[in-house]
Amino acid sequence: MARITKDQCLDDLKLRILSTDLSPGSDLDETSLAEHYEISRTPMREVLHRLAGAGYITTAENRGAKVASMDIGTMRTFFQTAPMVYANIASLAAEARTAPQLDALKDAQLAFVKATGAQDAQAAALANHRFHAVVGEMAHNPYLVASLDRLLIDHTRLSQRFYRPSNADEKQRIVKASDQHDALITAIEAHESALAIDLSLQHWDLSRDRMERYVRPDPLPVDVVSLKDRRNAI
Amino acid sequence: MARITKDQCLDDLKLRILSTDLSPGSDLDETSLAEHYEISRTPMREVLHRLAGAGYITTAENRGAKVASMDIGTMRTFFQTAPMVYANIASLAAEARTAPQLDALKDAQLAFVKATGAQDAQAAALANHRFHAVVGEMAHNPYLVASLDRLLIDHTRLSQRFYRPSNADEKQRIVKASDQHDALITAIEAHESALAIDLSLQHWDLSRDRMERYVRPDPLPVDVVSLKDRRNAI
DNA sequence: TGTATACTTCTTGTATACAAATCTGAGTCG
DNA sequence: CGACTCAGATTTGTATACAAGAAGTATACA
Repeated sequence: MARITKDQCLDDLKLRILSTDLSPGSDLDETSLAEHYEISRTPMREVLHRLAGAGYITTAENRGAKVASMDIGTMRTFFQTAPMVYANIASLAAEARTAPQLDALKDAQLAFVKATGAQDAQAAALANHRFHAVVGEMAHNPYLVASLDRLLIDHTRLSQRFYRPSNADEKQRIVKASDQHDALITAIEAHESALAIDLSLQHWDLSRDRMERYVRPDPLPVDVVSLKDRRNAI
Repeated sequence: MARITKDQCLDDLKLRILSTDLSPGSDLDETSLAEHYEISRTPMREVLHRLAGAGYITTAENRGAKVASMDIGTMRTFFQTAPMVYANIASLAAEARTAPQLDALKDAQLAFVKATGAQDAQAAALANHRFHAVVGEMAHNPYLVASLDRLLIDHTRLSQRFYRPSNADEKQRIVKASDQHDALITAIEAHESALAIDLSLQHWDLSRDRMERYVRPDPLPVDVVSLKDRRNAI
């Protein structure tokens, strides 16, 4: 890794965590990370503390850092909390958005469309993350945004595989999600906060269905023959 | 300041910020802080980054740390956001609280009663902070708690002067707040989440009235004589 | 063979020296 | 008189050496 700044290191680690390149619960060794980014341990530790503050990782005294885990208990609260926060954020965004923020939102949506078109699942998930983070900025509510940011971390990690459709139905869902983004942009631009709430709840329903399928996927086919084959192969 | 650990330093700074001993917006010099706590700058900087992550302070590259400000814009969103978050947290707390957490809650309320009885406004505000932080822990919802914690920082700073009643009416309000705490404890203990929502909204209404009075205090009496006296005094 | 314990190794935490950036104020020029 | 510049002082950021703690390993003993 070429020599980079502390901020770039921070952003890179965020992306690696969001894309589950660094998987939930995995250990982070500050020495090797510092070597990788070619900075010394002092600023590396600062980056890790920032990540911990933002909920990307957890740290334990004398025990180093771990990527924030995604246990089943937190997932439950995730599904419980997300719609309320998303809807409120969307409503506030419609009220308080500025013109430059609207540009940034359209830009994120452009990246999202491009990534889904190219079947680049990881880029799509990250563009989706950026889209919703910009909506969060628009809300101008530092209190709620703290919740939103934490929700988005897990949302993005959960949705890593969504944007690689394996059939026509899944493809259709991605198109629908993109349409919902466009509709949300229009609502926010027009300051229509009630509509923004409705749209973000619809958008959430779509996401939830896909995420639940990921958390609880279709069971593997019970196929005695292939099981036997596998046993033979050992 | 006697030699202390990093965690104690962190807690002490939190308390000093919550009690507005360190006033919003004031500069924090890491060198003098490190000397004060008798630790070197490296762990001191770590503490500052933790505080920044939790929303107590803000940091700017090469520009040092400041105690988080309380500008009028954020206050608006504070009043907008707090009831929703408090109500949801209370509801979740009633569902998910554990027995030890209930003990901690009763303990915090005991401290609150004691502090208000002793007319110790600062201790009362901090005990109130601890009370609501424990309710937050009970909710077992890391996403929403991120919002709650940030709200409580500003709530506590705003309410610093509440618990020093200047007349019978204000005294009555403090008794009412304490009664509401007791009722909330009972509701949470009985797993009555709907009741917990109602109670926390009532509790919020009481707080809000007092805080708005603080933000927008009664206008000074227009008293020409005393104005003249003041002019003479210059 | 299983457990305990001391020793080694590896990782994290702290102090300090040095580098880089920002701030301050005196002096200069238009 | 005001704006600009540049040196000095102050403050923040980084690297590195050393200390302290945790984890792993080998050996002794039951």
